[in-house]
Amino acid sequence: MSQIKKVRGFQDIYGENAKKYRFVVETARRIFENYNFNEIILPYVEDVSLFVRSVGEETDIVQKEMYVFEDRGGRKVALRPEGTASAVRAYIEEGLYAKGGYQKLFYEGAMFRYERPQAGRYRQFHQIGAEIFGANSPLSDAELIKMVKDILDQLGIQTRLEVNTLGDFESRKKYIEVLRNFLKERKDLLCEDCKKRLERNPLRVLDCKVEKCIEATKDAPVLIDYISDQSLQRFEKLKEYMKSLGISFIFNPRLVRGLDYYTDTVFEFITDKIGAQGTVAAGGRYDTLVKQLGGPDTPALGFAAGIERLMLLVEKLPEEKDLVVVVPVVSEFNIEGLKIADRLRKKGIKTELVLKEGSLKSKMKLANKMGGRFVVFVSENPELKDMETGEQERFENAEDLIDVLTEKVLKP
RNA sequence: GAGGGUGUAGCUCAGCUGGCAGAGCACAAGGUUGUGGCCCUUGGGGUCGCGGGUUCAAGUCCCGUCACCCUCCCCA
Repeated sequence: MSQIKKVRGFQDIYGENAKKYRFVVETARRIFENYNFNEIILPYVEDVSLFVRSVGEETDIVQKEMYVFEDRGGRKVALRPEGTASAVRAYIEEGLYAKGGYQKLFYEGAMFRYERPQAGRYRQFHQIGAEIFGANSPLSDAELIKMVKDILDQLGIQTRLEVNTLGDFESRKKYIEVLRNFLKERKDLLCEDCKKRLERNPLRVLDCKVEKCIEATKDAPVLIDYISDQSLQRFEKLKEYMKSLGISFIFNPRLVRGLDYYTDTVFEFITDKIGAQGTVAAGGRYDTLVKQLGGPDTPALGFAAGIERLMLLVEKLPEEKDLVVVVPVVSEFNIEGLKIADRLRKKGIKTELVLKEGSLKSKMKLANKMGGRFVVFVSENPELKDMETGEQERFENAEDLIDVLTEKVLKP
């Protein structure tokens, strides 16, 4: 019988990694709630056309990375490759726009993209993300960025922040034409990939890392010269707000994102500590998407962060509660052991009752291996041992021992 | 989709030009008949990723295939 293995690009997250995963998610949740965001739990499967229409027909995600299949009812569906499209769909479908004011939503969970696995990149990966619908002031851009920064800070992760503005939809279209014409004249100087990008997505050429492309585009027209005054003003305000919050950032006029729906503000939090997949969190504004998907004209913005990439950067996990190991000295005391463990757990103490029979020595080895801070020996006169100091104290009865132990473990 | 590297014990790896599958760590038992960590002794574990070929003989050579790692592309 051949061993069944996990499918390429999928992973088991366990042990230390599972702790990191939880640390990342719980930290983010705490901050989302601080900013008064509400959770939305979105489906993992959506109609294919949702992603075609939002992420963009010509994008790599849609062209070659989506898990697409027909369900038993003949519906063409996809495992979601990202979260924003679903959030927008729900915003429209559930009528959240009718609640008035603006909506602030966050989500967490798996995304699926059929890509070649690599460091910090999997076919099933996990994101946390948040979206703001109906807020159009640059205040919202600033708050969103600040919130992402708060999360990264709380996780102890150092990054650099790059920001750019793509302008509104119209001025961007105008610029793309100008840029395409510029690039066509220099087509021969570009790398093979960029020759293809020229037609599909000329903005990406500016993002190319190949030396000769950087050289060839040195004097390329700059997007910011083509965008509307309104967009420029928004960007100036945003920069001002970020400065007042003490957020340091780099203006990168060539920053482009791979999803079609972005307008105006885009940003990326980047690290160079984890190899090529350095973008750890990214997002931006998408003022036309809600309308484009059939909803009311609604300004919106959001971000997503890759949990696995954040995990690679998490160095220190928060301290865990002390573990108490309950050891019946001989099996005659098993029942007493069950009771004591029960009472400790009711007090909120992390307790392990040794689940193996055998010599006391083997049970102690287990207690040590599990990282027990205290051991309770269950016998006529229960004893409490501090595994760090080796000190051991004997008690008349279990009550007294539990009182003393509670004092030691639950001290603030 | 393109390029490079690696698959041998649970883990990290050694195994020269083909000649009986190894080490360290981990695990289990014992040295202490009711007390962990250190030390010592003993022990259990492997279709050498999978399939085919060459050969008297393949972990080792050849072909294919799968997976993982890294880079490009793209993205979180």
